[in-house]
Amino acid sequence: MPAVFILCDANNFYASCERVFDAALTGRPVVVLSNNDGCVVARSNEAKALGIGMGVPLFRVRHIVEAHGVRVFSSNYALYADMSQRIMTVLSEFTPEFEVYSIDEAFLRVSVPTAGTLADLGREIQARVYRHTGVPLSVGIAETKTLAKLANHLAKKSDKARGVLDLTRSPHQDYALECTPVREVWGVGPKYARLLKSRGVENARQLRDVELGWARRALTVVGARVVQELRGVSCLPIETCPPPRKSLTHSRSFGRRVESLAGLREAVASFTVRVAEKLRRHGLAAGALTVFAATSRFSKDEPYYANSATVEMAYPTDATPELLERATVCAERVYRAGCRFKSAGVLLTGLVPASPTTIRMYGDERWQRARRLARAVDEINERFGRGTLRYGIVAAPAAGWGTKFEKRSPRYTTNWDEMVGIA
DNA sequence: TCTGGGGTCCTAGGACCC
DNA sequence: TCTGGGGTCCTAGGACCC
Repeated sequence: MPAVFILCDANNFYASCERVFDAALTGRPVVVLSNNDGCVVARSNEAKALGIGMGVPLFRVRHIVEAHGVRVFSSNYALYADMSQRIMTVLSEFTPEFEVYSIDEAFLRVSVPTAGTLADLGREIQARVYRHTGVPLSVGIAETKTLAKLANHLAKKSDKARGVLDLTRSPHQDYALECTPVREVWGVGPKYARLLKSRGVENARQLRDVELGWARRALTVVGARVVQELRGVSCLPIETCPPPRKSLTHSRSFGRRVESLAGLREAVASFTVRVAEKLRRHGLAAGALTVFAATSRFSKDEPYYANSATVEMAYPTDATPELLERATVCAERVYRAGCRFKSAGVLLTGLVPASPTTIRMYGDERWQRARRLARAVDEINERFGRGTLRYGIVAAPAAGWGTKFEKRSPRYTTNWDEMVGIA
């Protein structure tokens, strides 16, 4: 028998991370909020049981939170990213065919063990990750990535499975697929689900059995691939090394509305600095920069306004000063007087590897200076903390539009001053 | 009052070329 | 009256993912 796919997925990842460092949260409902403390993006099982939905704005469920003493946290990405790395390190010990799929998920590809069962292996993975990190994991095992996803999904829902489900050669595969609404299949979103439902395709078993050509026409090659994968024909390989980035973004909604051009310029400048740091960390240079900004989509008393502006670089660059110059121009083009901006962002595209040996035909010396400056600022900020050195155009942290994180837990694992056991 | 952020891929249609 | 055909590249918009 050939190799199989294993999908490992942390349960309620952000909420579980909060729990690892605060035993008092065990057994209690916990939710974690999106940036700006806007929406619920992670829920413990107890919070789910109270009917708190994924992605709902906090103000809509405030009554539940208050009535049941739900513990609410702002998101703490420094903590989650670090916990994620620890989990991935443990998982990577099981096989070289290993793909980090998201912050809380990884695919493994293994050949069937000669001793023991695949389910045993799943339990071993689960136990080792828990021992090393304290984060509970669900494990789905099957012949394709899509089926492994589905198995994982069922493993989470079923008490009997205790978080591990092996769907390979399972006599219950048809039944498992029948229990899965088509909307829950990986690759089927709300639009496709509606379309499928209108044709009488309501569960994964029915989707598996549709005519392939029809799937191709109705759902594009993506849909046809999903059907094949449900049939056990693997179309999606393990990607052991991440493909190069095609774009990088930094965007935020504001804690308070921005109405002035100066305010927008400052916010855009600070986003540019952040996205440029990311760019250099990836060893890339950008060929174009886009600034976008918008008012609130939900406001009833003002018209919705959203706009974007793009500039192309004469030469790809990774130097913050150059990017700031373009971003400022774009911010001015996007700005509209009288609008109360709620969010903005900076997008870098046309990414190419940044070669340290590239020389420009014109203005090379000035450019090399700008690059050296950017790298020096990176190093200082990395050593002494973000914001130690700031570009003049970037506002001080307390500028008002800054994102809200009013309920953030300590950065237990990445900041000496906030480490566990230090008050 | 209060509604996240960061990505990828696919398709259709237009521009352009020979 | 009759208005080629094939190829490439780019972009915007849509759909999906976590």
